[in-house]
Amino acid sequence: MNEYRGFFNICRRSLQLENVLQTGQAFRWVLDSESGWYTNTLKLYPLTPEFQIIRLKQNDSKLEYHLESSIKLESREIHNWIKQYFRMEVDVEKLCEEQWLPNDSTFKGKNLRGVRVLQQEPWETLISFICSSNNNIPRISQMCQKLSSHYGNLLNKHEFSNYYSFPTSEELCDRASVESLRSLGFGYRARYIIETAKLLVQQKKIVGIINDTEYFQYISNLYKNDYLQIREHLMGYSGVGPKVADCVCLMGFHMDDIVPIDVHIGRVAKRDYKFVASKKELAILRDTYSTMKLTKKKINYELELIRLMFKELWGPYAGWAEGILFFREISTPTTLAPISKESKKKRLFADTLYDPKNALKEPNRRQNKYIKTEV
DNA sequence: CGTAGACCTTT
DNA sequence: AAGGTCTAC
Repeated sequence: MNEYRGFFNICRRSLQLENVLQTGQAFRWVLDSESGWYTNTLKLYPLTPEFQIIRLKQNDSKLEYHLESSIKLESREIHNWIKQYFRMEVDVEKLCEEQWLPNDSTFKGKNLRGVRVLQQEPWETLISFICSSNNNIPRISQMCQKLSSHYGNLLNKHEFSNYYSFPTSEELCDRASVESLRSLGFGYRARYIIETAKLLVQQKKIVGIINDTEYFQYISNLYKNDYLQIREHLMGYSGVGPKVADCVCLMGFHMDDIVPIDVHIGRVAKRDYKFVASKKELAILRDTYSTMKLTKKKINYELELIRLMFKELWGPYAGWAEGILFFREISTPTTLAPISKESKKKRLFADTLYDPKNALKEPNRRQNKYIKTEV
């Protein structure tokens, strides 16, 4: 075993571990409340295709990490890998001030709570969010944990606790079945997981790729990082609708402008932003998606318009803005607040002003106005 | 094409 | 009721 330690100078305003690791983005981080260390196993791709045991702990001024690796790695590479996992190059406070606040008073005087969007491995992200449908965070976490402990590989045998990798699509096909997953409490998602794993194994074989991460990288390149086509591809997997596909696009393909629309954010749109779908907007969208088989079949046009409204409003890092709003929505439940309570906000877009085709234009994902120069 | 229900399990 | 998806009208 090789051990690596290091740290980042970073304050809680920029990153709050509990608000990033335990709020429904990643599902396998485990906190030891005694010591304050979070532990998980991650694939440090492209440094290594194997999972490594990683621990994190923060205080008011720094983030410490500890890596237990089966192979030799470069300290500098590990450091940079963690940096990209947390997307540390993105300056959220600056984004809020310059990009969100001028267009949306919702962000006025609000604590961003150190919420960030993680850059995660696409395959695990896909399976995790297939598990998320009509489900709650504690059970999703439990299910992801079970996938690892029952179908992953044991990483070290000498420690007190056992740590397992997240199973590859092949491992899932070889070791799991609909019946075994059901008996572990996956419910109707058991079938989705098996079908998705089988399809991926098949697809990888066709293009001669063995690694799940590399396959999704290949798909991303194939479609030149085009969101609509990648989402269409993702919705080809069983149990993957627009919400799950968008989560994979945002966190697995780091498409920062994508806003996954769930019940919470849908409620926020109607209640706080007075969203109403117009016939014209709906017609334009239907036309736009008319040639996309799965998108046409699975999309909910009203929710899609909500997604586009937020993308227009919040810009290239709209997905990050959503993450922060979502966190606030679930942490201080206003679910019971009367919907009749009128917000001062006016409807954002008049029918004549808002053309969803504008929002459909792909942003320049390379723009770096909000990129910090050095951490 | 949009809408209602079912779908597993746990809180 | 939970951060949906699928199927049948």
